[in-house]
Amino acid sequence: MSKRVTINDVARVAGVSRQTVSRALNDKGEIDAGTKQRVLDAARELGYRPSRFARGLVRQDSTTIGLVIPDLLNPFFTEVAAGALEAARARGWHVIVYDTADSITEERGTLEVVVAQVDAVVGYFSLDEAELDRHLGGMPAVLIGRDHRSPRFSSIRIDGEKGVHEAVDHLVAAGHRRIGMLDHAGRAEPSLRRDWFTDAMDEHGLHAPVVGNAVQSADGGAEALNELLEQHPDLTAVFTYNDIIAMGALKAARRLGKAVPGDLAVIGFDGLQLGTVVDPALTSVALDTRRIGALAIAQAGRLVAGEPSLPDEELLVSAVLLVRESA
Amino acid sequence: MSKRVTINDVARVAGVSRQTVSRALNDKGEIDAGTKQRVLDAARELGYRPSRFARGLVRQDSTTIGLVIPDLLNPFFTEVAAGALEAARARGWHVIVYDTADSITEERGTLEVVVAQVDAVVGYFSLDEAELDRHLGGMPAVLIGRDHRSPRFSSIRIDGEKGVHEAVDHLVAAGHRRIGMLDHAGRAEPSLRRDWFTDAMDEHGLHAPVVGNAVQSADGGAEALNELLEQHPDLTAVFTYNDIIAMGALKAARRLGKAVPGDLAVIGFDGLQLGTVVDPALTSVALDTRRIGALAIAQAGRLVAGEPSLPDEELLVSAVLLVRESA
DNA sequence: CGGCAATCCGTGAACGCTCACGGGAGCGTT
DNA sequence: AACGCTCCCGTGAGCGTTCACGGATTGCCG
Repeated sequence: MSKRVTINDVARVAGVSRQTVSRALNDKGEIDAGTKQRVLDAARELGYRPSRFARGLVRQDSTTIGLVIPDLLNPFFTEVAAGALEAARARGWHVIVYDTADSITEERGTLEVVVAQVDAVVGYFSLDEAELDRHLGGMPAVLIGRDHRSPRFSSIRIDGEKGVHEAVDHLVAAGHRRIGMLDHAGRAEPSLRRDWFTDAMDEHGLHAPVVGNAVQSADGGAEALNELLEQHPDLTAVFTYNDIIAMGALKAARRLGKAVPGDLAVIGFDGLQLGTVVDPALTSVALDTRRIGALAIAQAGRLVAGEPSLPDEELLVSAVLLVRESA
Repeated sequence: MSKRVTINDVARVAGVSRQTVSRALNDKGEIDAGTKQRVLDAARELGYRPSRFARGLVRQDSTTIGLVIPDLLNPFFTEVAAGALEAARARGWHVIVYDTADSITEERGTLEVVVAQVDAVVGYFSLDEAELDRHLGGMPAVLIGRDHRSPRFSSIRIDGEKGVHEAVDHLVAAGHRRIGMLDHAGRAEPSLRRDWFTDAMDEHGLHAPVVGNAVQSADGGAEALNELLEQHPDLTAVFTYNDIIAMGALKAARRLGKAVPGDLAVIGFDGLQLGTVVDPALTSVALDTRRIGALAIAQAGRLVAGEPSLPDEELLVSAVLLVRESA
């Protein structure tokens, strides 16, 4: 097991002092072109690479942020991550990505290690505040999509209410009356999106709409639509918890011989870019995912720098209806 | 600008030495429960968080790997990234993700900063070897999907030849004779995948097949298929550079009133999970993306540890035909 | 030839933490 | 009472760099 080659080794081989080596490597002035070359050669020869720890210790710059998401393969999180990466790159920051695999256990494990590796943490968490607080141990954190407001953490809030209302308005304006919803399955309580939906329906005098549950996948969406349609064959439109489920529903509708949007209108949620590859392109209540990621990074940066938090109203991103083809 | 609070500050407030603070924070033994609590309180009070640099400097563990990919939003790279993240997590390593936005300039910029932040680099690069070598400055690197072999870098190779042959065999066995291809546009030279395709066609006595070019997007695929079909209306099957283009082609085919696979069979490349959300589900020459990511991480780990490289044959991942519905 | 920049290089110190060691207090044993 | 053991705790050293100095050498000018 070879020991690490340090700046002193290079200095010895090149016949100079460590400081001169440092000067050569960092393109500082005050060094003779000849010796500089000699140092560079020695460094290359020895395979010397500066220790990022030692370097980071003395110059206190270089911020790196931890991004924790439940599942990178979920296109929604991918888009958020891309937004975060872009914002970080623009600032010269680094992003360590953690995929918690939708597991609370992995989330705990991640929290455990992340505190020792980054300057701030950003992302989606499902642990309750108390445990988060305990794990974080004072590290700045930005929680995305948590609906409550907490003094301990910064959070960027998602408001889909307006967008969902727009969606229902859109459907009703097109003559739809029997509109169902495919909520997510798996979690205990019904989603906020469902509340928004029923509220919007209420406003049009459409009470107690039918709701099915879909597991979070295209197949889940297809299956759930089949069930829903079996029990309520007269449905002419359906709103879904998210785009993935909607895409499954699209597929199921086609299999049933129902034209979209002619026989059945479909509106998803998220507004994924992916919605354009299916046919018909998915109409959706769209979130600006890129902005979500960027906001999270920006806010995290302010926290680590001790700057004032972004104003509350800027920490809110609202969904809007994105009309494509499926409704 | 408040100065950083160090272990000594905590020690002073708690009325102990830094070593005792260290003991309390790291759950080492040899410390009285009372003083431990006192130290912990002081630390919390002051908002103390250990410097990762100082800590990293003394205990030489903690490896972090840089993953550079051209575009996180491209589902193929997303899958590879997910595979890499998973493999890294299993080893307790950290992954800093860089998205070079398909830009050679950004790639240079990334290379510039990445060397100071990670222990090894993994990913997709488009710079030539000489420049890579110069930027990397001796840092271990694993290049994915580079077809050449280089002594300076480790690389994991992708072999799609067998899979493409399988695809063409499959089409021919189904009676297809007039098979076209949608290659990628944008890059100067035709792709390897195209070479494999023409080779496979040759084997069946089908010479000089027709080839169109598609820009890397679903719309690009749709557009390209329209053009191709306009010039060669008698095509009964088409093989595409990748799944994204294939999905666009699927959409275009439907718009033209062509049933898939009845009137036109479509085979993509990559075998994305996404291929199952479209209708019909996409038949594709599939790569094990998860394995690609995992291999890259594994190999990178060996390089940093000075362990022997993985055997050459394990560094190769081969594509196989994944038959779903579109062909 | 003296003096004074300019140029180049080296020496302590510091960054914040952990490791290895040593030592004092308290208790029990012979 | 002396010894030894256990339990706590503190001190020096060192991790690998860069920063702020200060010193040596050279060249140029008056």
